[in-house]
Amino acid sequence: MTQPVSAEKDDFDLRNFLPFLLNQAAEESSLDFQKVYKNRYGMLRTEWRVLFHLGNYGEMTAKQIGDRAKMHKTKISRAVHKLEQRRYLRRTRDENDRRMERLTLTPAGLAVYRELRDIAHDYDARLAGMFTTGEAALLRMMLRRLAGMD
Amino acid sequence: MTQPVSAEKDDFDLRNFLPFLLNQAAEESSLDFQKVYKNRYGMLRTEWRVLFHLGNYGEMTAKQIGDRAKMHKTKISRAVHKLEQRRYLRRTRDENDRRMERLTLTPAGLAVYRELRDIAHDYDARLAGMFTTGEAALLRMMLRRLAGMD
DNA sequence: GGATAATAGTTGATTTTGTAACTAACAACC
DNA sequence: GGTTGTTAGTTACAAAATCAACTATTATCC
Repeated sequence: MTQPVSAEKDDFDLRNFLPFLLNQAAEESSLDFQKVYKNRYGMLRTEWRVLFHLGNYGEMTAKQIGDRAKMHKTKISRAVHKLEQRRYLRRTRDENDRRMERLTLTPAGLAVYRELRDIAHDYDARLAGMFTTGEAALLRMMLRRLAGMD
Repeated sequence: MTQPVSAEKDDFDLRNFLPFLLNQAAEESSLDFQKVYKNRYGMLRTEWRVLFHLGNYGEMTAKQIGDRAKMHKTKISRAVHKLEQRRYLRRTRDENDRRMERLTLTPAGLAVYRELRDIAHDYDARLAGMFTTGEAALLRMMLRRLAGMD
């Protein structure tokens, strides 16, 4: 690396650009799992995420889900609507603050969540299996930092 | 970890699920850069990617770009159209195989590419700076593997 | 306590993406 | 050399994401 700065940038390779790499990895690594909730339950990614948040963390409001998953509120609003139609969740207005509503999974929603969670668990193990235990742990740490989830 | 298998899955945490983590990291880590090509040049992600491929690898066909970036051909077709309108690229039909066309950047396109490349370079360095050199190299390696770019 | 601002969530219009069907050119096979 | 299949790229239509405006409720502040 004894080249001038301006020439170094010439060496820049798209395939090493982190945002690009992250995107490719994210897409490739979620493809097979996506098929499960899409084909088996006719769910969208947004719906799966809302379901998963409620299953994973229990009762939440739409706002809380949005903050955690960095999803826009319109996406969540529509996902909640669909999940409600399918009787996967129930909404009850908060009586202390009637602007928001508490979302909880129905038994049916919980059953679907559990099944998907188990599949996700195995799927995640398969992905992590591409690396050593230490590498995988480091990877998660780095991704959390990049995602601003510290 | 002396619990039965079925209980282990109960511990599963969404925030460690690799497809989710990858997605969050990908989105967060490309936000600021996205603003540049979006606000400064009015470009979409697909357009930026096509521009970048041509700048980075020289003359290519739409098919080749699609294979490298795993982008669907319709996205590329539209991106090429937009970039052509803006006089950032030229297409010339291949006389040996008149189905395909060779895409090359115009001087204007090349200038935009160079500017964005330099910004991308610095941006990437900033991201990589969150880790040690070794960690960053390992991260890229792991992402390439996850993306199936081996 | 009444006006103003902020927040949770929804809805409608626009933009972007995804899917399928299409054209044009080439390849293979008989 | 004509029929059948394949490939590069486009176009039309459907699905989804984004953005702005909206309602209803609560918080602020004079």
